[in-house]
Amino acid sequence: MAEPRTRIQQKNRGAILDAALEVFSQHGFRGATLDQIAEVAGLSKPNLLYYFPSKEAIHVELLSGLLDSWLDPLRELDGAGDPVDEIVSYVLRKLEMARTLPRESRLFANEIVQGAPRIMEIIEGPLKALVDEKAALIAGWAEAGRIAPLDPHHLIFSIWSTTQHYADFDVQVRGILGARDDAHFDDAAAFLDRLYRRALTPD
Amino acid sequence: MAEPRTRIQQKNRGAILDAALEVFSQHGFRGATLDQIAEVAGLSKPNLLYYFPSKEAIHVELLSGLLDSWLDPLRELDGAGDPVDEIVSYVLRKLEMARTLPRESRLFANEIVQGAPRIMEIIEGPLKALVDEKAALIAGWAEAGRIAPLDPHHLIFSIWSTTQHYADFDVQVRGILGARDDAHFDDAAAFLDRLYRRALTPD
DNA sequence: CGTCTTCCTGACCATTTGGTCAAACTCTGA
DNA sequence: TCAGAGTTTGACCAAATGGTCAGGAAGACG
Repeated sequence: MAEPRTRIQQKNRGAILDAALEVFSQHGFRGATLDQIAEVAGLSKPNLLYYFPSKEAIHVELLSGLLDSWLDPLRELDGAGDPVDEIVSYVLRKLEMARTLPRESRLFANEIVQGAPRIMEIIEGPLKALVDEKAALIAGWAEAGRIAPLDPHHLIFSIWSTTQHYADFDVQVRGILGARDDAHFDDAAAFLDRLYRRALTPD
Repeated sequence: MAEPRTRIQQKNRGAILDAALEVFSQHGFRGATLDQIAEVAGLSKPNLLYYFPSKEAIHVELLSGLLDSWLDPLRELDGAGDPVDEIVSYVLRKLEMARTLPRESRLFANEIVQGAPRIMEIIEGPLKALVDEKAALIAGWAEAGRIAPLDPHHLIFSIWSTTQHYADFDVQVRGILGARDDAHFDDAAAFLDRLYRRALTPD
């Protein structure tokens, strides 16, 4: 049942995954119920379980299916162009994802805060490999004096945290800023642009 | 039952709150069960409910009881001393909390990621007030040219996110770094010190 | 030592929840 | 149109879970 064969399957599997993203990202794995997902998807609970063998299967498919697109911005970081611009534009791409795909961000946040029981292998495998590769690239820039010398792994962590913060801690950010729309994302972009540009530009 | 009256009450209420912190911070409110908390606390489930009227009451008491100490580092940020040093030392205090009190950090992270249903009033009230006050202090420094001009609210958000990341996303950080002990916290401290010092020091 | 309060527990309950299943319905292609 | 595959559902189940309660055990205290 990996790839849908009929139109109905395609439509319903899509609806289920979208509903599950909505519910899992808001309540976490244990906090979400099949009834909630079914209602959001507009299907009956037994019908959910016709398309997916279990609650966990839905969750796993969501996580693994989204991880790739989640890491795309980091993959785009490459050697062309000015290093500072490269990194800053990575920051802004990541912030843009937090704005447009907050549910995905919260899905991963929930999973990782709770110990990442289902994606530990991915973290220690492909994710670590990708990060190590990009960290080496950044380290090269630092050695060449093209950016200020900063620990590349922790630099990447700081980029992840500062950008995803606007998705994962959305209610706190809004509560403190008194924000009603998404305008504060532009302020965040301007802030992060300055912060990283100042920190990274070599003396 | 707000303040314990006997030794037994004090001991058992303490054990319950500690166990609840352990379990809630790891599984979130809905993911935690009274049986788990009872087992960790070394008490029977009915005995839990002798000391607290409900699961939710334990959670609320934990959250409100810990919020104060959680915000202490920010309160310490004041006008004395060099502004850059003040802010950097706030960053390091916050990172130290992430190292020594990761459960508290994850408790709040879980709560906020899931929409902060139980502490929204606190966020929009006392927390917002405190942040606004400190933001004004920072804005004053910027206007006086004593630090680089950076949006103070977003600066505070970035400090929260970069430091709490090491508690909330601990398993990810460890997985990527291959860390077995807490040594990477020292690297993180060195990194954040440089990052904020470079970004904040006026030209 | 006796009694009064505090503390603790086994048994129990109602609800929720993930999941099953047989039967029915609907769509598609010959 | 008709058979067979694909789709949907109501009824049901077992386990888990938050919570209750009557009564017993253990301290505190005169």
